[in-house]
Amino acid sequence: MLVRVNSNKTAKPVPSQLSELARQDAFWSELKIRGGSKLFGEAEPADYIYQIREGAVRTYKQLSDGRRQIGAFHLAGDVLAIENCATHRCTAEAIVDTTVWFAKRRRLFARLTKGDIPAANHVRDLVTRTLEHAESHLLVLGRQNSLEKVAAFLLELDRRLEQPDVMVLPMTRRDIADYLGTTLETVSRALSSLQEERILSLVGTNHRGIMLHDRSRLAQRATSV
Amino acid sequence: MLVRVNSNKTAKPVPSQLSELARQDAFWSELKIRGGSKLFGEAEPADYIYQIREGAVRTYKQLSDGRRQIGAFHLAGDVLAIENCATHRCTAEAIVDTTVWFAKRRRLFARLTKGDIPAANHVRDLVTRTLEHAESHLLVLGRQNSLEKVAAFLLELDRRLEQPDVMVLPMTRRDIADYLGTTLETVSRALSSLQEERILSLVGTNHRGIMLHDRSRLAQRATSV
DNA sequence: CGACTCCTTGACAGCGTTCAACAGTAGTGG
DNA sequence: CCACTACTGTTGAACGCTGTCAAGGAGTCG
Repeated sequence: MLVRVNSNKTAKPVPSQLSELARQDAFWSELKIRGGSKLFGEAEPADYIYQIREGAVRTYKQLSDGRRQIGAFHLAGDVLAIENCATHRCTAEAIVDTTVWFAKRRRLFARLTKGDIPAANHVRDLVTRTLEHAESHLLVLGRQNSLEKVAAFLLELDRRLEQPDVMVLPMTRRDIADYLGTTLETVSRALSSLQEERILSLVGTNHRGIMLHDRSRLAQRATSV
Repeated sequence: MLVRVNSNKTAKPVPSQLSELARQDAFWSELKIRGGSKLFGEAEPADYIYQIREGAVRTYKQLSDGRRQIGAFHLAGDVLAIENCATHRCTAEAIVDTTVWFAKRRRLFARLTKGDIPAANHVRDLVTRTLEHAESHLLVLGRQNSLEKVAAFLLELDRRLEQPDVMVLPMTRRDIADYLGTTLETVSRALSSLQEERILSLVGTNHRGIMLHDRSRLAQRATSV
């Protein structure tokens, strides 16, 4: 299922969180994985770092009885597994067919030990941003009701996808639910309710497309009942 | 309320997460704050980093209507605000009377730009550990019920406090509730229920003391209903 | 003593989960 | 082309966990 290629052809421009490193093609190799297949598993040795080129990835932790908490969705340009741990702390799965670049973690950290200050700052910056996201996520999970959760999710994705008219969700309702600490039925009801209020329209097959009509009213829903 | 002193007397040994830096007394100044008073506020400029010497601190985010999510409790030895952001992303308050050391963030980061590799690794390590904690916390908040939450909280604090017999909580039930995304009544009920099961005993004024009788049964409660 | 904070417990309601049925779409194979 | 299956999403109904409201006890402090 995994195809390894050399990335000597230049890919189409993708926003990158590792701009300076990303420019060095020799540093990265390319990998294509099918939707639903694993990129890496929790507690596995973390030998590589990854950068999404196209597609989407979910990272999650799981309890022994199957309950799943998705920590983040990763889209084109995002970097995964940058934090310096010997083993991965969560599982990463492609949500749809996805292209990633990967590089030996050792090669990156060799730079740091050689005193590459810009690279060190960059890495610290990425970890900090990941932390920032997690901390905001804590507030949503611990203190917001289901409608606020779904509204917050939509606003986050709207900001990140930057698609002016219709945003097409790569993930299922269950994924959204596991991201927000609720159930797929509750997510579906919240979306229907927002459609009822004419704040958005669900379009396309499986209602994966979402047209936002009123972002400011959606933002109100995200912080008050 | 704030007292600034030079820390030329050696403090009693405290586990430190910033060992090499902590040894340099000239680097740090000492600060004593009363329980309930703020160390720094959300969105304030982040000019200092802090290290708890004695006492306990809570860091939290708050919604406009007052709902509060505590991201972490910080105990003796813990470092706060190490992540490189221009402004603090949460509020930090002393829970009880607390002694902290603080240092100009600029002085630490000046080292990093000068290529102090061990310091850079150390900082990255601290941020990563903070991230690790937040990610585990996400799972608790999103996917565990109230009994599991309280059990997980007790196990975490038991591990960190390292008091063999009775652990004395510095925080109120409300603090615990705001840490676990629930209410103080629910926390109280969970603790009573665990006492009923003879897994622990509540002791002392305000039942702030907790004697764990059966850590393994408590651990069972933390992951299954 | 009185005011205050913190904790516990009970009663009740409500939000969200659970269970179930159904619709729409895609893929497969006869 | 159609039957069949699998997957996804929506909606309804009932239950239950947890939040809300309230009362009371215990300790602290001025």
